[in-house]
Amino acid sequence: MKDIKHFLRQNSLRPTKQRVIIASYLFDGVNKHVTAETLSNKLLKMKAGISLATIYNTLHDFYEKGLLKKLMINSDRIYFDTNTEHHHHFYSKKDQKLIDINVDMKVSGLPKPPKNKKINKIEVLVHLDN
Amino acid sequence: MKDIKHFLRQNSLRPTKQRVIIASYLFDGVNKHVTAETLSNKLLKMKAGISLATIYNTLHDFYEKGLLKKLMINSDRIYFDTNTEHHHHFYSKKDQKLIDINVDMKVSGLPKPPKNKKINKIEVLVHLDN
DNA sequence: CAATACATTAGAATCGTTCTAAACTGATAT
DNA sequence: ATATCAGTTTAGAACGATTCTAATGTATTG
Ligand SMILES: [Mn+2]
Ligand SMILES: [Mn+2]
Ligand SMILES: [Zn+2]
Ligand SMILES: [Zn+2]
Repeated sequence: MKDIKHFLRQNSLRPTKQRVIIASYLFDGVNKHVTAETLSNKLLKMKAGISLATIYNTLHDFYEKGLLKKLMINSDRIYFDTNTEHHHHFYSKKDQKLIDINVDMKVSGLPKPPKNKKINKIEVLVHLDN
Repeated sequence: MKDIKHFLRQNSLRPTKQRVIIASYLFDGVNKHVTAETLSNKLLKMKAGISLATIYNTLHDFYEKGLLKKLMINSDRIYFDTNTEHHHHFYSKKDQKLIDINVDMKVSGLPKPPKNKKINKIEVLVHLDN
């Protein structure tokens, strides 16, 4: 509890009740992929009713501070990833679930980017069938 | 015109006026990435006012027949790709533009998929900076 | 304990997409 | 051809994820 408040302060975020609850869930040491909806459901199960507006605000605040990564994989929801290292994913459309690929992968045969463009990052998404 | 009607019939699609217009634009030999909105704008410029509902219906009908690929890259719009071969993309968030990568690329070091799951396809997305 | 800047919230607004239901049209049979 | 009917188009409503608004609440600092 003390460490989470300290952690939030270190990231220029006021340790409000809601932020402490959300941060202690998200940053408990186990990497997670959440959407606003899955996070809201999880918080409800923990008897912590936090408004959707606050959930969206908090996810974006954490993202702006670099504590979360945003994943645009799906056209109808934004995933937030507590693993901020560069990594890749398995994705099961059926389960709407992401699984980290933490091993080093190499992409070979990449062509040059178009004129005046620089490569920012390479993302590999491995779609699963079932 | 005759070939497009024939092409639509071959794909069990009635060659209506709107479908002929949309198909002759999409399948003119030059691969394209369109959204409902960019397609609508293009059709307006061609003096072909087709309702958004029909544009959505038609894109999905073509998709169901395997004439288009759906790309879920961005959380706020669905891209349809006239290149139905397996391939990868450069993506410029700034321009909201996709560019095909048609050369053979290889991904090495891929771990095994989770138990009971099979790999469907591997998608490489190369994000561009500017 | 003020004072104040920042945060939370319910509900409205937004926007891409999907749905509805009525009008229309291409294909087929007579 | 004309009638028939299933399939298609359309305007507008509905939907759902996300963002905005503006009123209320709270953490921080003096
Ligand atoms: Mn989706
Ligand atoms: Mn987007
Ligand atoms: Zn991840
Ligand atoms: Zn493509």
